[in-house]
Amino acid sequence: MADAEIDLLRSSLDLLILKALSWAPMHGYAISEWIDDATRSVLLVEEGTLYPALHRLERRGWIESEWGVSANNRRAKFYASTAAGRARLRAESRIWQRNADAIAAALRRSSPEPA
Amino acid sequence: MADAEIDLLRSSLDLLILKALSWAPMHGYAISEWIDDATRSVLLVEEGTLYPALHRLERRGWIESEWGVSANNRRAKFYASTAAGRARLRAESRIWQRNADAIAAALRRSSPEPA
DNA sequence: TACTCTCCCTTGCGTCGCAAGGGGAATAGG
DNA sequence: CCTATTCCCCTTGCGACGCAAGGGAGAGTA
Repeated sequence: MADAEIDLLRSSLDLLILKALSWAPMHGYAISEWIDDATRSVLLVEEGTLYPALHRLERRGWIESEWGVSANNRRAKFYASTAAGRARLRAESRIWQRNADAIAAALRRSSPEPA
Repeated sequence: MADAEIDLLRSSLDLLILKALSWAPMHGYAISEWIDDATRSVLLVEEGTLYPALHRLERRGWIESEWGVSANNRRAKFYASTAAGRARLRAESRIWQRNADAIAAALRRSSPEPA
């Protein structure tokens, strides 16, 4: 019913991943936990969504990966943001905010005529 | 490159249509113009996107249609919001706003740890 | 040993925006 | 009168991507 979550995720998943990686490299599982609490569980990223997304971002050169060992002593693939990824985060998150604001304003309109 | 528009449209098109119809019935062409200026041209709704969306909303019972004549004396199909559509607009736009706020907050975080 | 938790991955499916087509009727400009 | 433009409706084929539902393997715990 409330598909708004799904589609908002679609608009922001790449940005959220890049944001998670903006401080230090992280592995996929940790990224999904970060998104969960950074959005206060508004967005729940399924594994079948997350891993393809990571591969996509890597294919596009926004992030790069390296195998390592997690804090829990598990084999994990660590992803790090590239310079292109950082630039993308800066540019696209501004655009995202501007557009979200425009939509929010439209949804708040109290008259059909332009303000 | 900036696919953010596309995906934000995906999350909000139904709501924007319902919002456009919240004052009076409108035909499709006018709805797309309303969205264009209510969002200050942030979202441009292609006809190949709009008309299927209208049919979808009608199938789901959020809106209903009737043929008529436009202000420009053209044959046009006028869509009106149903009671279910109005309820949906109220509920889903609140959810949309809450979720967009959560994402925006995540994108603004200055530390990986929860505030 | 058995179980849970952490961590990675894939396939099949459905939805939906876009690009690119189509048509027809009313008005404006020559 | 004829043509171009505007308004208004529609469809098909495609690609992108989230989800559900599967699978696997190694580490800690009881």
